[in-house]
Amino acid sequence: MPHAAAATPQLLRRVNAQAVLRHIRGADVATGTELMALTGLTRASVIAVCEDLIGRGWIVELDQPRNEPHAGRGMPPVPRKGRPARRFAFNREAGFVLGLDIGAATTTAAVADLRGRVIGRSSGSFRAADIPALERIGVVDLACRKALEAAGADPGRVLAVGAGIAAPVDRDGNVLVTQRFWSLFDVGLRSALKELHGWTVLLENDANLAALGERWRGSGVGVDDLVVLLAGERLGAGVMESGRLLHGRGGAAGEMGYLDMVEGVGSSDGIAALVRQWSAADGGPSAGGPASAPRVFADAAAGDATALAILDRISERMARVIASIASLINPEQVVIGGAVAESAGVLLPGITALLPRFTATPPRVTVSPLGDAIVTAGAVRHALDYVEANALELALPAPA
Amino acid sequence: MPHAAAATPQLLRRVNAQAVLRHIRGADVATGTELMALTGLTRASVIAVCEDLIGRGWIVELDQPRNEPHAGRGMPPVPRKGRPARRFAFNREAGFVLGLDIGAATTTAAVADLRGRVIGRSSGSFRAADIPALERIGVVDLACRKALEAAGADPGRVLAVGAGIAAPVDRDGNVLVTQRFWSLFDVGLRSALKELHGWTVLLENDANLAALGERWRGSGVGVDDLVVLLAGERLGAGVMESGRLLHGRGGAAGEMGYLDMVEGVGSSDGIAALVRQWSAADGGPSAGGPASAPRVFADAAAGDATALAILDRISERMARVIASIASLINPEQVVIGGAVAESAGVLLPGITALLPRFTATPPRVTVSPLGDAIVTAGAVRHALDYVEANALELALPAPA
DNA sequence: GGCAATATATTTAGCTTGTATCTAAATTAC
DNA sequence: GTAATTTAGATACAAGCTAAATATATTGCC
Repeated sequence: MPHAAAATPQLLRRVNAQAVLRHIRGADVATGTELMALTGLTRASVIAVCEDLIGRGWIVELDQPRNEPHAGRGMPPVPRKGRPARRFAFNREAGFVLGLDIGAATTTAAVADLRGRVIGRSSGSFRAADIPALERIGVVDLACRKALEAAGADPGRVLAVGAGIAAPVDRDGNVLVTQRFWSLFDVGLRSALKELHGWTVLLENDANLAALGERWRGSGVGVDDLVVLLAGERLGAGVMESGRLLHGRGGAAGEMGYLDMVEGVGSSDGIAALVRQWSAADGGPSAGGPASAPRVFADAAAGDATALAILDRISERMARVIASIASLINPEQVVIGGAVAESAGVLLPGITALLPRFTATPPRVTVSPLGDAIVTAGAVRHALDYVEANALELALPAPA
Repeated sequence: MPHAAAATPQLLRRVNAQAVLRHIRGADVATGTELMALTGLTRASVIAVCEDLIGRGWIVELDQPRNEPHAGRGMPPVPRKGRPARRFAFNREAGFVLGLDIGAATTTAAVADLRGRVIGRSSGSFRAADIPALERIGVVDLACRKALEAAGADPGRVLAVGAGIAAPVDRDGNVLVTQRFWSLFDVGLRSALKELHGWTVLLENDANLAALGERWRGSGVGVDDLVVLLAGERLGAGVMESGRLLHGRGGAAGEMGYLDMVEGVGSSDGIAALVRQWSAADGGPSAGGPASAPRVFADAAAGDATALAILDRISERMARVIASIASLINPEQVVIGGAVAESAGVLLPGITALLPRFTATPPRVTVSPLGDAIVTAGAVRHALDYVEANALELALPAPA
């Protein structure tokens, strides 16, 4: 046990600067008086903190607005008396973050400014599922560079990279060593992006990022006890309790592959996979051809009895899974996300009706509005969380 | 949003005092030089902090030890050179805490000093299960007073009371309103003990407290991702992830009553209840009479086939429950505690062998060594956590 | 017993960050 | 143009920390 970081006077400035920065980031533009009220600091301190933050590049001082009393489309239509206030604004282009969704078949990169607005996006496909890690990394890197180019963002100004993969990732961002493939990829990706661009890569499980995304901009905004089921081909859960992601010992929290062995169903199948399996077992869809998930959903909408029966089975299965989660975690809300989320809306009434049979504490169940972007949204949020938590430690690159 | 508590210079002292107090509490006695190394502060600051803590009653300065170079049975057999150091010690009798286990039939109160040593204990029984809340509170209060008397502790010096009940309790210590009985009891208990003695009561779910206790002084010491199954008459889980207790939205996390509906078994039965049910169904134990859990365990140890079969069924059931937990939470360790914990040791090999069939991430499974005291131990720990977190806000009563 | 070596204690000066208070500046309203 | 209002800036000072110099108490050795 070496030093436990003594609290020196500088700590005060850090704490207060964080508070001021947080408020300015939320409000976009703030005056000294506002910040005094919000932080409880004196004007002198607020100003000192702001000058500090300006020096670090995190905020900028706006020049006085023209002599237009109620002009501007923004906030202040009120004709203000008194000496005009200095106005400080968050420098949303102090840098950028990247959010990556690295799947088995494809990868997507999203570039966002520091307020989380996505300003560039690009995808790439892997030649095959078993390509070497190095080739996979190449595809990821290309997607990143194309997304940055589309956004007109300098790669040197990327402050953090959030990346989601479909494997257990522990609290420190390390992949479970038993997952040989991803484990190698992990190390390679981080060192490659560090070496090529100097980026810090924050790895997370994709379902966990989906939970972050859903709580940020999905149907779970403001919900502290939230579970997101990423239920496309696979089935994984991202669990937030009291606003924190759960990882468990090896990052495998929410890896429900085996949860349904009681039913004897194949381990980690999501909705799309189940629909395929079960419709094949039932003799395929009405008009032959491959029984894709969208097809079965369409047939059910048209009243096809076989398709409806399959959806009923799916609903019950989902209800059982959600009930297990409800019994152990007691979330306020469960969100179904992933590739089939839009179609899954029709399952909601059935699931909701079944839940009370399986659990004493049924959560609200909704469907994600984020579609394909659910993981990248969460990855962006994850990167932003890192940047916000470490703002005062990060050295911003000089502005363009 | 009023003030967000500006960081003033006083904050530094609070942070540093907390750090110093934590170290002294852990080490029992510490010198200025030790504290400098541990906290990273200067000697001047360390001394100032210590004087401060002495003034508040949290630590005391020991007078210089006699001139006995290697004397004492304690630490310093090393003949020390130089000017002797001032020695500061944690004042373990600055106050006391109470830990309560409030069950359906009985209640137990434990008194502990501020290092957690239990120095008094007393139990009481309820006349019936459905007695009015007020009478129940009276029994609890009596147990508290008797335990304090046994400890020779002044009720006025109780700094916090941890209390465990067999009902969902949310993060703020409130009982789920749907639990009418406990919900009334909750309010009554807190206001009664506040009014009678001025005590602050911290309510928690009993399984959650069991988890705290097990991580403190049981078989899960140092394990951050720990689940404790309180499996006597009922079955409840206390879940810790990353060293924090999980509550969920309404405090019902770990209330697994319905988790086993897949097997059609009665909802929230623990091991003892199951043994009774199943042995009754199988025609009772070899020698007639009530098929109590200890009896079945004894019969199994003697080789009785029926009893062994029952224990096998119990093992599989526990394995399934633990596997569900492992899939969702991925704990490092699961501890089985409660009334039957000692006997449950014989189940461990069976459970451990089955686990890999039901989950990809099987945890270590152990049996609690804490016996009946598991909940009171956790309740004491809960109260101590509160006292330690709020030490600098609590005004200590003047010493006796 | 006296003295060097050693470890700790205490004092003093100075830095950072904060508060409190007073005065100056810039704008609106009349 | 002047008063009222609101914010800015400057000055004095308090809390808490560091750093460096000085003082004190003990051991070990001659």
